[in-house]
Amino acid sequence: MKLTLCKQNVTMEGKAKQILIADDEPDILEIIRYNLEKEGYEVHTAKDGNEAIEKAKQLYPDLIILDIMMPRKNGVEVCQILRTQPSFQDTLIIFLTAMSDESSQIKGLETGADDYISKPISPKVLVSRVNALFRRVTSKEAGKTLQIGNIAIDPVKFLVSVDGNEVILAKKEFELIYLLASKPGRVFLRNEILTQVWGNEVIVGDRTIDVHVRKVRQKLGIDCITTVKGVGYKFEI
Amino acid sequence: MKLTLCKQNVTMEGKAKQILIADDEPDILEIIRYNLEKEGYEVHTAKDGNEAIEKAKQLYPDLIILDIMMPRKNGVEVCQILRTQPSFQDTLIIFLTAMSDESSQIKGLETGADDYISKPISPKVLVSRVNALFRRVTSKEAGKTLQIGNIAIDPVKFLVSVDGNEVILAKKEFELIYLLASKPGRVFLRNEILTQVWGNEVIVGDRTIDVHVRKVRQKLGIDCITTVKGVGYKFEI
DNA sequence: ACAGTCAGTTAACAATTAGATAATAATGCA
DNA sequence: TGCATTATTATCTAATTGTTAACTGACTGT
Repeated sequence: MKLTLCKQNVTMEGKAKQILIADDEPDILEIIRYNLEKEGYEVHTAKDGNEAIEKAKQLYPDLIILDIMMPRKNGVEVCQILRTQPSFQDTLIIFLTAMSDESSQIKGLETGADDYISKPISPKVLVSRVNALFRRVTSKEAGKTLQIGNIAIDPVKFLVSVDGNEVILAKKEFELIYLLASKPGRVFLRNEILTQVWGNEVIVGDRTIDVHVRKVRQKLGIDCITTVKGVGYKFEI
Repeated sequence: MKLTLCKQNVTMEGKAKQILIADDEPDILEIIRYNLEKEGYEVHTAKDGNEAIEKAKQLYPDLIILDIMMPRKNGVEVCQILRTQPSFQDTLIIFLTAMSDESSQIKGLETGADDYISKPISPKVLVSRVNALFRRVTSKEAGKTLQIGNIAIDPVKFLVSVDGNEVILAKKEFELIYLLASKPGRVFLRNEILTQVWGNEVIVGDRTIDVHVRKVRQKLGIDCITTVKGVGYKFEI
């Protein structure tokens, strides 16, 4: 069997960031899509609140742009629901709104949005805000060497070292350990690992993750990946 | 080849909310069902007051919509009866009524309903009210770490610690203690525990809960789960 | 005091889940 | 092109987890 569309979309390097846009107006959706794709982002869309939630859980995008006024759960609701789940605690969220009044803006940010764009949308503003948001996060998060205990993970040099000894990992192996180590202690569901490391179109068998975990454990020599049976894996020293 | 995309019906994660609707008019029942299912909720129905109570005790839904005028116990009665039980203290209840007069509304809210919708029903109003109600609750619930006395339960790290000492629990064990600890002091009926932790389709024997409770007690070392004979269990330090 | 109910205990078993390993496929590179 | 590396799958096995059954003791109400 063979349906490997094998497409890369890993968050770590300069690979295309995934953006999910939810709005009920197809025109707006298309304007945004066009402008963001032109910027090199990978864009997905949803036309209402529920679809947004569904797709978010499927894709684990880097950024979600939510229209406030939508059928089947409005933007604020979607944001609140997603934020209750650990997996979306750090996902960037931008609200899109026709109401430019102060009060709704405040409410939006209280709900846990990272930014706010009011309609009518200027493509320029949109793009620069999105870029700014990524810059803000990327600058402190990505590219930076993770140092947990005696393990250092350097995504720039693509290198992992344990007690100063460099270990060479294959790409998938590296991406796996990088993901887990990015939030030490936090359990990543198998599902989540799949979409983050393998991408959302790729379908791989059940044992694939295990094999990679095994290889990482083997190569690193130390036991830093803990299995949580029936749930997932976590990085822990 | 097998592609079991690990199903996660873990209570902590986003599971479809269960709604029970009770009305004697099949048409109304269907209109509501249609609109709420479209919203992504899981809908169950009852055609009179007694059936409503019966199903409520079976399902422990997140929200119950009660018509006021029903055969075999009207909505207000059903609400009152349910509210006397701890298990339904926090269940959301909405009344449905043809009488739009003030007095009956006040009586309804006094009985402990959370909201009120008057017939004829506008699907839009219905849906937005329901969403609003859930928004109110969901936002404060969140998958956050529970801290009760010297016990910490962290669903993100899937970890329970007693006096700082980490204890490793299996999935079901964790879900059990998480449920009980989510409302310390409140008694959970065996039935309730079953539907919340095991799901409402699953049928397991009588002793299953006991065994899990025992294991949790054993692993935690301290006695924080109190048995209420003939009723259920509660978390208590 | 006695049946009856109910939960605690334990061990056995069944089912699920991940680890190990080897084989095969895909990919990248010289 | 051919070789080496990496990724995925297929099996088999080991371990853990979940469930059941059978027995025991405690409490309840008559």
